[in-house]
Amino acid sequence: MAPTPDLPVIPFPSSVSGGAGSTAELPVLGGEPRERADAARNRRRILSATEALVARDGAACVSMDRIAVAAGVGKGTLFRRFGDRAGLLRSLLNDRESAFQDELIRGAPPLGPGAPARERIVAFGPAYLLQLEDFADLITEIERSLGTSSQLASPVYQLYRTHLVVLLREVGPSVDPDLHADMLLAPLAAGVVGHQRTVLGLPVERIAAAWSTLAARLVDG
Amino acid sequence: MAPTPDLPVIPFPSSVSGGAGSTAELPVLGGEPRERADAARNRRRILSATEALVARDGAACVSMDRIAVAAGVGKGTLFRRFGDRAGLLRSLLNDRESAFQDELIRGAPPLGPGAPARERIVAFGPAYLLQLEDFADLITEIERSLGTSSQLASPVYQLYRTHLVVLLREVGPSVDPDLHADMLLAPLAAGVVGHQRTVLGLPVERIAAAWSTLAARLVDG
DNA sequence: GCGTTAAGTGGACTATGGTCCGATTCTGGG
DNA sequence: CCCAGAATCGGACCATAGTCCACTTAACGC
Repeated sequence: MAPTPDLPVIPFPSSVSGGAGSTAELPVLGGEPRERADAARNRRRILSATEALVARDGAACVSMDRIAVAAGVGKGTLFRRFGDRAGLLRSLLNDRESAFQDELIRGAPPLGPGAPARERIVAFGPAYLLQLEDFADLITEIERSLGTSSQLASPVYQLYRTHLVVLLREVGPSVDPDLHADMLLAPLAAGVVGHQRTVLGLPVERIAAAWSTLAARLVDG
Repeated sequence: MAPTPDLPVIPFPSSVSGGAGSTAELPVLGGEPRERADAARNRRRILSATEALVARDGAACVSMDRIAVAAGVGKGTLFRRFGDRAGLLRSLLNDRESAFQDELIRGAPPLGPGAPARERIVAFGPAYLLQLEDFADLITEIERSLGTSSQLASPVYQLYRTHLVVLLREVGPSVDPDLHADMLLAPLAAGVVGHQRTVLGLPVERIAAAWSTLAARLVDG
């Protein structure tokens, strides 16, 4: 980590794609080089092995070596495909994540467009927390293995951040969208929420309520 | 991390104690077993080696092995003394940290007692950020190597948290002190602030102002 | 079919934090 | 001064994430 980080290149968009055994995975688009058959096969193997191990032992206990062995591939293949541990784990919840992001952008009010910015902001936290609940284990582990700085730079974080920045801009000049977006997002980190739920024993509804209060008061000035 | 964490026992309170060459380190108190001479000598060696390496290469690049070699002790000694990497790094800023904590508890208003709770809360963020600035590198690294969950459980975090919880209780029933304390603390994490400063290029004054706005609006409800 | 080529592969290798335990050294008492 | 016991030491050892590159193999034009 001392020398240049140099994010590894991920040649294919590791889509998780349910598992319905259709042989034709992707329609051939434009100039994109097709994924080789053995690569696709290995990707499927890796994903299902990872899924099984995570389900059995919990995300925190699953090492890359164990996944490689279980999937019957070399360790190098894991990293070539998914970049790093966080990437591999994330590909397990791509579907769910995209669905939530769609809700934000195209869904019904108060989360989606149609509601005033204030309402959309206030609704964001609870919705995010709800989504977090199902995959808390996995998301906590992803955040842990990424570390704060890479986490904040990740496309996923940026998407949520941009969403809030845009909405905050609409509520007027009394907020600092760039900073307040981060400040509203920070307490939603899986590690923080996990601590509140597990150690302090607080129910997710109460966390959601407290977050909404904070957000509402910020935007109501 | 999978099996029981089992925090290692740290037999002596690794006090950093400036370096004024007084031979009598600690007055012999009560029934406490005295620290052995070789142990004290090694502790001093380790701390100054760590300090030098951190100053030269930055906290992120300093590995435990390198410190052990530079200090002329075995790696085991490092861990016995300081528990883990985070503990060793933290002992480098014990003095500064205690000074700030004193300010909170016994200092002048608006940070210390004497000012109304609202003012003390609003003043907390900017003061913390100021303190963070001097040791951003070190604190970022401590947080990174601890991981969110251990970070939230650490005595240092708990102290700040309790401080805010107490003050939030005073502002009335419209806040949820246990949760809002965490929510105000989360955006002050060194990783978050570092990202805002480095990547987004925002000045610390603006971050402080945004935090104070958020806090003020929360308590003014 | 067949050769060319680039994508893909796997496992040895490195760096790192952290653990363990036999060997060593300090300390207090005789 | 010397001894016994306990605190301390140190470096071999482990698991882990991530890198590297010589070798393999699928794809595609002929």
